[in-house]
Amino acid sequence: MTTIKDVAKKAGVSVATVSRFLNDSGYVSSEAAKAVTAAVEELNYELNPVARSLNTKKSNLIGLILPDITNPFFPELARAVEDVALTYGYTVVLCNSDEDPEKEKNYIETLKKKYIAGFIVTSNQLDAPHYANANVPIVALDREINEKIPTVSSNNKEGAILGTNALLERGCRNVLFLRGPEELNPANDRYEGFMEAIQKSDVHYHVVTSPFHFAESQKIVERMLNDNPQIDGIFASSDVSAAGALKAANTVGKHVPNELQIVGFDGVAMGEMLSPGLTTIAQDVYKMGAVATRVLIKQIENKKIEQKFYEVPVKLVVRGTTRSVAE
Amino acid sequence: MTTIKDVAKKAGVSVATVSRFLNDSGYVSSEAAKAVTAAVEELNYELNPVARSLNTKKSNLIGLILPDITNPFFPELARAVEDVALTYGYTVVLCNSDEDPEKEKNYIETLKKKYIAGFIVTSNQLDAPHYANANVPIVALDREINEKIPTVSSNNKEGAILGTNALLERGCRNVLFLRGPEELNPANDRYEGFMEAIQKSDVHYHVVTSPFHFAESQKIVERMLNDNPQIDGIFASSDVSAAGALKAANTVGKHVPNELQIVGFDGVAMGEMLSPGLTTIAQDVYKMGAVATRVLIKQIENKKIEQKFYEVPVKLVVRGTTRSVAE
DNA sequence: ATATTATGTGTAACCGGTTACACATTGAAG
DNA sequence: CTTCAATGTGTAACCGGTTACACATAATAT
Repeated sequence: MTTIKDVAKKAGVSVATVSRFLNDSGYVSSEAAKAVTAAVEELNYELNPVARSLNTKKSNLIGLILPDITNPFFPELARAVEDVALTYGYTVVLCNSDEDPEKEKNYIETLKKKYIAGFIVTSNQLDAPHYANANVPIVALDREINEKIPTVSSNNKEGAILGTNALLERGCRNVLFLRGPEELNPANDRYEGFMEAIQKSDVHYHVVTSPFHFAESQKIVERMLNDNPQIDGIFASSDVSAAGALKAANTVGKHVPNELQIVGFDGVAMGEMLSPGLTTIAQDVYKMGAVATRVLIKQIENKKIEQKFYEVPVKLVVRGTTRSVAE
Repeated sequence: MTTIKDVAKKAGVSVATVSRFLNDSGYVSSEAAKAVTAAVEELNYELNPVARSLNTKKSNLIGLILPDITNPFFPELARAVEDVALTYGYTVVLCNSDEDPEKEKNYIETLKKKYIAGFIVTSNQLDAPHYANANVPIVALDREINEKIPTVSSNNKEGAILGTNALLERGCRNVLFLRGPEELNPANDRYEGFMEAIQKSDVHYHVVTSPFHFAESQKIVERMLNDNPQIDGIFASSDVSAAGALKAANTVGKHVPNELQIVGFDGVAMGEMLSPGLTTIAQDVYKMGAVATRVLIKQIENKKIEQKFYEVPVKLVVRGTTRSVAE
């Protein structure tokens, strides 16, 4: 392995000069620069990032902490983070936290020892001290951590309004809202949006809490549909729940979209594969990941960040679980 | 930050002794051990992995190279890799290759500079020199790289036989096989399995190549179903294709499973959410990832590996796209 | 003409560990 | 009573970079 010393020798300069040239720090004459360039080329020199890290206490690692990559929301996020990180020369470390604060803390400490450059975090441990005192650049994704940490999320409330109105415009008179877990910020924002939109109308509604879990949601919706046969619209605050609702409609024997219309939230690929295809409020998950990564890298590189909150727009994707709009 | 020197001073020994104690290498008297333990405890000392790496040219990073984490097959794999890696004290770096040899090569080189401990790779670049000459522990996942590299995969052929027979036992007389891309080993193994099983019967069959892509598969199956209305069974070599087939059946107006039975391959979560639920050959993806990781770590730690090939069993999961077996 | 400042370079300390080697002591073998 | 191996420890070189500092020269200011 060729080292900076080899380069220095070959170029006839000192290692300091080589290092200054490579890092574009301090003065380097053009002759020296040329000589070093040539030597680097000739020896095929590549800087050792570990040695550099040891000195600078920096690295180009980014930690991506999320509850579970298996949850269909996250792969696209991870993909975006990785893509953007790569273009800026960073490498992504994957951390599944299972929402466990201990695991999160562990990752943070383990990676800090490696001089990790920063973290992108999806967590509910809103004010956990291991974040507040992490002393490392962090960007919160999807869920807010605290006021000091920049946050990137979808415009959840706006999306919920959009979704609710989609049902209303299509003639629903009795809407069931499947709200997500109360400890999730995005779920709460969606709830707010739903309430705001539905209360502007004179439409009857029900709200039921349901985890973002297929079989659970199915069961809950089956019960609701049996108990309240007048329900003609369901707004689920996740696509997985919406899929459960669709399945429930099938087993209960309600035709979708004729007797019952369904709108989901998330825009995961699976929605398209259902029959009928799932109408949903699609989040631009990729964009969320990309924005978060760019914000993080700005932080890492000490550039100033324009805002503390970044809201990525959502949009209504109309497929088969809703009818066409009444004119 | 407390260093090994601080510990040495506090314990009244040399850094060499501390290091020997911490690494359990060389001789350390019990008094010295006790003193060091106490000093470590008191100073809250934690070893700096970067400094260690620089010396040992080793790290506890594992690279996970896969085409695209967004593909529903991979998140569970990644999860397994991470889980197992964590229990052995390794950290996972996520690398999306898009099947691009350049990207793969890049990752390998970038990470080798960081003294990465090893790679888990899902790639088609079967004999690419960057793997053959990587000079780093590697385990191939799902797809074989070359004879020298341990490989973990599902028992694809066996699975295909299972799936084909499932259709035959349920009375199908005209089966369409959606085979995957020819450059994919697993797809070929599944093809072999299908052929072996179908040719043992006197059932009529068609084989069509179809990418593991929902909309494409749907289109292909629609065409096939229109051209060959006698088709009464479809075996898709991926769940995504099966989902496309199911959708096609819907649009063409074939009732599943009464007029047409469908079996997929993979066992991704989405299968359950379809209506009717997808009967499929489920791979134990988590297990594949876990086994691969354990094999890799064995390699890294220079323990001997029992085998070069690890085949993880698959199983038939019966749901709604098939009828009950004729007695 | 002299004082400053800007430019350019090298030496050596340092980042925080590991380890080769030299040296000392102890116990067992011959 | 030697002799040699096993046990135990410290010094210092080393991993491959970065950078403070000292020093030299050229350019500009006074």
